[in-house]
Amino acid sequence: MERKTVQRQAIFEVLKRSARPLGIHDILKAAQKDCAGLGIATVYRNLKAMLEEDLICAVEMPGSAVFYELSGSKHHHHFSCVKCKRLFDISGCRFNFEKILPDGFQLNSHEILLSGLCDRCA
Amino acid sequence: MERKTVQRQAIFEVLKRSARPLGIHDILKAAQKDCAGLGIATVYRNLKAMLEEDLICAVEMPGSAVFYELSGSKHHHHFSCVKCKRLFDISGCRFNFEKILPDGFQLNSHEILLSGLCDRCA
DNA sequence: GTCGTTGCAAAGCGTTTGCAGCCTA
DNA sequence: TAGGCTGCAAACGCTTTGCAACGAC
Repeated sequence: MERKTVQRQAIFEVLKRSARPLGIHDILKAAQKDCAGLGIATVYRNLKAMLEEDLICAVEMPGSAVFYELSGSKHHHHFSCVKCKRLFDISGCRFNFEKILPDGFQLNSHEILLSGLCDRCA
Repeated sequence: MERKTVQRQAIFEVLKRSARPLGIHDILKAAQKDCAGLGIATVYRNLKAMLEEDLICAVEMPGSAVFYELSGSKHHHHFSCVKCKRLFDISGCRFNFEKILPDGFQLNSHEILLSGLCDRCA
């Protein structure tokens, strides 16, 4: 993406303002407030471009849609509320996963997906 | 599912014989050896039914298809090879995730997704 | 014989793509 | 003004569903 467009800025601002990772439809709806007529295809295209530029990252929870959040914050994991379906960032990760790997396996990355009830739903 | 059909048995046997979780197309191809003419819709219907009966469980890796494996084996996690795309079971999990949870959050379950290179690809 | 299950084809749904027109630089 | 970006609609791929025929019990 080479040009700065109102659509691209609106989408980026939505993610920047959010404390939590957001799904595509949340992003579309929120960005349309700043940019009426914004189409879903444009959201997909811009998210894909931002992913490739490492401006954002995608979080996938089993059985649910993909969520997006700004990258740049330090290493963290995610918690999915089974009731309200929202996703939360969880910081802190001092686990040594190497020790459970079979011989010969090489670990590049890991993701911890926690689920249960958030403070509001518990 | 009330009746024992050759299709259902073929699908179950494929999962039973496999050391690793399998994707839909792996399952279809393997089960067709025992059951020619088996259709993909039947595989989907049977996997769904087996999931509801807790005979099998589904494993979802970010950015890839859903994998299936027999349930019943003890608690374990998964490793995805970025090169050959196969999924491996990893046993052992002595981590205390409660300690990184924010106040008021209730943990029901967790999943650890590891990725990197398997022994054959490393 | 009953009716649960199957295979096919069509439908459904989320995501991607082709294209003409728009708008940034 | 050039050509990257957008919005629309069509295409796409994966999964689900409707239905007539099949076959387990």
